[in-house]
Amino acid sequence: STAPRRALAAAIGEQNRHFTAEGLRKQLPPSLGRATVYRTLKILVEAEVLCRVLLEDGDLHYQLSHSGHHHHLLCVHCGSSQDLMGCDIEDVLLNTSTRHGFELSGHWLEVYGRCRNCVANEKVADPE
Amino acid sequence: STAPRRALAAAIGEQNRHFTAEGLRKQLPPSLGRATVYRTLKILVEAEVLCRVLLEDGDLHYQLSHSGHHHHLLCVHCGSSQDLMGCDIEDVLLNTSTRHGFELSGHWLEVYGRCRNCVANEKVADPE
DNA sequence: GCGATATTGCGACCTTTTATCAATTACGCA
DNA sequence: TGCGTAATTGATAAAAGGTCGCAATATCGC
Repeated sequence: STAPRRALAAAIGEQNRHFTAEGLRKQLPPSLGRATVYRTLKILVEAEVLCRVLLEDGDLHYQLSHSGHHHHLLCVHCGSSQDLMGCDIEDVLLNTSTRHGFELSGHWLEVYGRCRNCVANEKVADPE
Repeated sequence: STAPRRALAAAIGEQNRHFTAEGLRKQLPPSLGRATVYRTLKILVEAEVLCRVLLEDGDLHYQLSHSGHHHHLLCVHCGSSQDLMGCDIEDVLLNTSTRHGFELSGHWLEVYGRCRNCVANEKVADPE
């Protein structure tokens, strides 16, 4: 509804890549309590405003999210990410699960690599 | 090479489902130092004897692993898991990534649901 | 304004994990 | 068999990440 949440919302809006709870907190006035940051993040995840992103090393980050189920293409070089809506992975999973007598209820997928920009820049910098 | 590692190896062999570092430690004599458990787990993951498993709530567990890339069908009911080798998810991911100009380097996938046994038992217990 | 209600900030605390470091152990080799 | 080197261990401390309880505070309807 209110004041520190506006600060949080503004700070989140300024992020141009996925971020951690602690990282976000460091960009805010220290008067904003730690618990508030965590509480608000949790609320925003439940409201599907943010989603949680798992990095390759197991680190948990957050980012603004499309609502609904989707996955991320995470660039391991620049840290950017693209949302991946309506891909055909669900179908494959469903088939595979069924073949194993497994009743699918959910999944977690993160995809790592290099985004178009980073691939292009690398080709320029290192033309080998 | 040696003594507390044998104890650890034995304890890991006795697990019939995925486990956490702390859970494992509780099953070992307290004389076995905490650091040793974590160090050994890390070594075993790097050696691909164990792999890390991400639960739906974000909890990190371990389990004995086939070496090489694979995924898990995790039963959210009984906690069992099946390894999924040689599925066709990789192809789908590669196609999708390429379409986005994304150079795929890796991914993390966990699949949640109910295993064959739990589905069967549930049908018996609750025939609705 | 007023009061009920929700939210905040603080601090303590918990869990999980890592770092440090001296003491211990394993192992190859004479 | 005994020794020395090198790796491994256990204890402790402490970092990192997150939660909890609670008194103080702010919000919002009226």
